[in-house]
Order: sequence, then C-alpha cells, then structure tokens
Amino acid sequence: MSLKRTHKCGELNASHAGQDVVVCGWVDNWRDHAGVFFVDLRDRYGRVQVVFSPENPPAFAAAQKFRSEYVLAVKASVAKRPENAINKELSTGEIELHVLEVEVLNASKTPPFPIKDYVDVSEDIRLTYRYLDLRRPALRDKILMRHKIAQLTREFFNGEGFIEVETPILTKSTPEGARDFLVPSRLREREFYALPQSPQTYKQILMIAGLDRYYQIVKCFRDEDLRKDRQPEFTQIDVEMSFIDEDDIMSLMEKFVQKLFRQTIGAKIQLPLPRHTYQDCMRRFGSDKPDTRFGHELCDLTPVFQGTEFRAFQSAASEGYIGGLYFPEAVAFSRKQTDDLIALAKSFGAKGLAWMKYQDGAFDGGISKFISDAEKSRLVEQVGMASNGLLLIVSDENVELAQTVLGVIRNRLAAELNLIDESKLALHWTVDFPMLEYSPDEDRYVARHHPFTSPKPEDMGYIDSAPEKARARAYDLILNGNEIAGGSIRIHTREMQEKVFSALKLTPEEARAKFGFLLDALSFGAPPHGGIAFGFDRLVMLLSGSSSIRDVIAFPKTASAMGLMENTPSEVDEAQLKELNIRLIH
RNA sequence: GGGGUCGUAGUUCAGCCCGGUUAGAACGCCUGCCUGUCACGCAGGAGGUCGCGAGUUCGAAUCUCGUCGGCCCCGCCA
Repeated sequence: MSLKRTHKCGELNASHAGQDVVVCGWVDNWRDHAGVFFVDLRDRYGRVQVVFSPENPPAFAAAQKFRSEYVLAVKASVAKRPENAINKELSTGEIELHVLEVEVLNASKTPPFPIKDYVDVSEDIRLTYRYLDLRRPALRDKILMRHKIAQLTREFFNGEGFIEVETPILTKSTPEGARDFLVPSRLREREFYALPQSPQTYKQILMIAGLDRYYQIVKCFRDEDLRKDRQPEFTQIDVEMSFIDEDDIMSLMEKFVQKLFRQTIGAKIQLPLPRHTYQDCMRRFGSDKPDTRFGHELCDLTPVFQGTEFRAFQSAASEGYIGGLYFPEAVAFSRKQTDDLIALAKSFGAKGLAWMKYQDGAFDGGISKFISDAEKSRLVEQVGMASNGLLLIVSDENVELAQTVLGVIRNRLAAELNLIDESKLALHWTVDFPMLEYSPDEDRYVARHHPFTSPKPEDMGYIDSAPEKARARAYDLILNGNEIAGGSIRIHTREMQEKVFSALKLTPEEARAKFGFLLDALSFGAPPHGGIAFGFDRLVMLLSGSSSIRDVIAFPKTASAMGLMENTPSEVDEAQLKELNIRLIH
C-alpha cells in the first residue's frame, strides 16, 4: 500500500475544496458513462463520489474493472461539484474527488447480497456474512450508537464517583435462577466452573470490601431459550452502592437515563419518574411492566358477577377474579378476530376468553345471552361504557393469571388497532414486588428477584407466616412496556440472609456449600447496600429503534443459539475431552 | 419440551390449494453501447439438486410423513 490515508470518505465537504487528499474505502456503487466513470467510495464515516475521467488515462483504464466492494485507495483533489450536479442527499454531496492516482488494495467477489440498506435479506444470510451486513450503514450506525451509549455510561458513573471493577467469568454454579453454562475444570477433575448469570454476589462483596460505588459493563450468560430480546450471552450495566436506600438508587438512575435519552435521541425526560406498585400495575394493566403509553385499563368485574347464574364465572366470582377490557375501537371485530384473541388468551393459560359487543345500548354476541339484565346494567356502570365497543372478559380462580392474560390482550389490541403513540416515551418504576413466589413445580417458595433481596422491614413477619405477602425492596425501570433495569436493596446481615435461605427451603448445609463465602462476608461488617442492573443490549435496541436485540450485537446467535458465521457450537477433539475427563454418552 | 410460520436463480419473491409444457418476475451478475450520473440509462445474455430424505402416483416445486435450518410465541428466563 503506497498511498497513505489523509482523510475519511465521510468527513469531506466544501471546506476541503482545492485540497489534495487520500481516502480509502469500499466501492459502494459504480456508474460507467463511457466518457466518465463514477465510483461512490464508502467507509465507516460515509460516502463520497470519485470521478475517473480520460484526462488521467491510467486511472481511467483501471476504473473499468472496479466492481462492488473492491477496496481502493484514491489520491485526488477535492473539487466543488457543478451547481446542477450537487447531491443534497449526501453529506459530501457538494464536492467530488478528481482522481490523481488509484490503488486497488483488494478485489472482491460479488457479495451474496448488495451492501444497501434498502435491500431486504433474510437473517440467516445476513448472519452468515455478518462482516458484509455490518458494512451496511443501518447496522453500522446501531453498533456506533451502542458504543456511544457505553461511553455515556462510563462518563456518567465515573462522574458520580463509581469505579469499574472486573469480576470473574469463571465462577461458581448456583442453585437459584437460570440454567448455568458450565466449564469443565482440567486441573480438578469432576469439578466445573459456571459462567456468571450476573456478577451479583461479587458486587455485593465489593461493597463489603468497602469500595462504596461500583459499576461494570459486563457480559452475563444464561443457558435458556432465546427470544427476540434475549441472547444466551448479553451485556448488563451493573451497579452497586453502599449506605443508600431505594430512593437514592432510583433518583440517581433517573439522572442517568435522562442523560442517555438527551444525548442519544435528544429526548427530554421529566424527573422524577412516576412509581407504581406491583399491585397497582397488575390491577390496572395486568402486567408488572405495563406499557403506559395508552390507557384501556383493566376493569374489575368480580363484584358485577356475585351470585351469577353463568356457570363459567361462578367459581371465579366467589373465589377468584373476573376482569374486563373495553375497546370501543374493536367494535367491528370479526369472528376470526375474536377467535384469535381467544387462542392468544389460551396460549397464556386462560381457560377461555369471553366477549360481548355493546351496541346502541344493548349487548350482542358472545356470552351476551347468558348474562342477566341486572348484570348487564351493572356492567355498563362498572366499565363506564359511553360508546359502542367490544368487551373482553377473563375469569379465573388465579387472580394474577387472569390479570396477566388481560394484560397480554391489552397489549395485542393496542398494537393491532394502532393505539400506541410511537413518539411517546413512557418511563416509570414498578416497586413493592412480592419477595417470594410459590413454585408448584418445586413445591416451595422461590425468590422473585433473587435470594439476596431484602424484604421491606414492615413485612418481615410475613416471611414465616405468609410468605406470599412479604414485599421486597425491589424496583424495576420500565420503558414503553419493556423492563430496562431491575434491582433491589440487598440483605446485609448474615441472620437475615440465613432466614431467607431457609424460607427458600435451602438447608443450612446447602446454603453453606453454595453461598458460604457470602454468608461469611456478611458477618464481617457488611454495609447496607443495594444496586441495579440495566439490560444494555435491550436499552440500545430501544434507543436505536431496533426490533431485535440481534441488531445491536455485532455477532449474535440465532434463535437456536448457533453462530452461523463461525459455526458454533461445534464438536471438539476426542483428546480435548479426555483431558477434561469427559465422555460423551451418545 | 410444545405451537405457529417460512425455505423455489446470487438476493427478494410468484407458482403450491386444484399434481401434468422448457419452473417465472424484479433486482443483482456478465457482454456491448452511452461524458454528469449518484438505487444512472439502453440492448442482449448467463444463471435452478424447488433445503434434505423417504412415501403416494404413470408423473411431485405442488399431496403425505420425517428431518435440517431461519423467524415468532408458550414453557423456561429477570
């Protein structure tokens, strides 16, 4: 390479006119007009038009062979374009490069898909040739935004006196939470490391070590099934602070989020953010992470159906919950559309979904003929029906299940009926989560957040007597119906931690084996502390307007957790297995 | 583990229901022409194991079963 780059393609503009420059980049497009040959040269910074003309015979001859994705170094003089040739679409559109000398740094095969944002390509091909997809401006810009958000994060936390500390990747398998990725130990046969689901215990121990304020942008690993917003390895902004309470954390994180929104998408966030209790969220929206960009709240219809003759509602009316959603916008729904909603409700565990249309003062269709006139008039009043609409009803003995199903339907209908103002940013905290949750599978209570979360002092008594009533000092940050961060004030005494372990049916022996180091640490003067973790990928996804987390990760896995470019996972040599004392059983 | 959906030229898709010509289109690619285009234009051309494997049939891109892969969802996961 004899030409040395002096400028980036995308940075050139009219102020460079008259200068000689050297730029390097890829042939984004070429246009052969016989007497003149245009090349759009692309790099990370943008695109610039290069003009090859017969006035420079060697360069002009060379240009005839240029094709898409050839890599060129071009020495040229920057010239203002003729007035009628200015391209207003391009930041470099006022100038063009008149070639003095050109060097082909590399040729390229015809790419499997054009490197253009406007070309639709299926995702498996994009993933197989990720380096080509990453050349496309739209994906490149998302990766650039990810970088910017990481830098803003460091800037913010450094400015607030936090220190970044790395925690181990080879760590210890723990019983609670997600399935671990295991790493066999060569030096200690029959033993395994686990990749961290999060650095939770390490950051608590850093607080016990007196580091006071910690953060880390850190990879976490969970061996669970993937979703469009879930990858087996993902990144968290992990935060922990000492001598604070939940108000301190929430107000500081609000400032962080405010800064991020201002400096990435230029949005103003009004502080403080609203807080809703878990119970209110469930009651009003049927979700612990409700999308509050639109209304259409749930309506408790349990009182309406006390003593009902309608069989399907009887048990829920007496010992459960009957809830409704009223959508005037869905009054013209077809049978197929209501059937689809019923299928959706069932897929989330509802026994069914009842519906009726309310039109010109009368109920029609669905279950209307099973409902008494008295119930109908109570319905009109309870729901506050002021116009025609579709009423959807879910009943179940399990209150949370019924509310959750209504929440799912609320979201689906809002999307289907275009009721969501996409320009809105609805941020709030969900607080006062239940601390424990009964798991029928395991026949015990499990921690809803994680087993290190502190109960609210006033609910301490419930831990033994009525575990499901105890609330945790936990908080989630919700943006447009997505959980973007979650955290808690931690338990900081050994006694309380042991008590919670025992409520989780962890025997003292198990507790010592799995978390002995933490229990020990707690007994050496652990300060009160708490923290939070942001889902970094999810945050970038939302700020960049992406529909999948894969679009903000340079090298993501497919839904079946494979890497299509490098072909992971893959088999390993017998010798490697032997060294690790591993034998495959089939 | 379960459900849905997709898989046809390099790419995006049509054809599939109702089996039967040489499997089409657009873009891309190649060749030629074109001195101001910028998703240039014009003319011509090449390009297919219809994901893979069985089955039904005289005959399968088309019907059936299985399998592999992409995407979405439930379970799982915070």
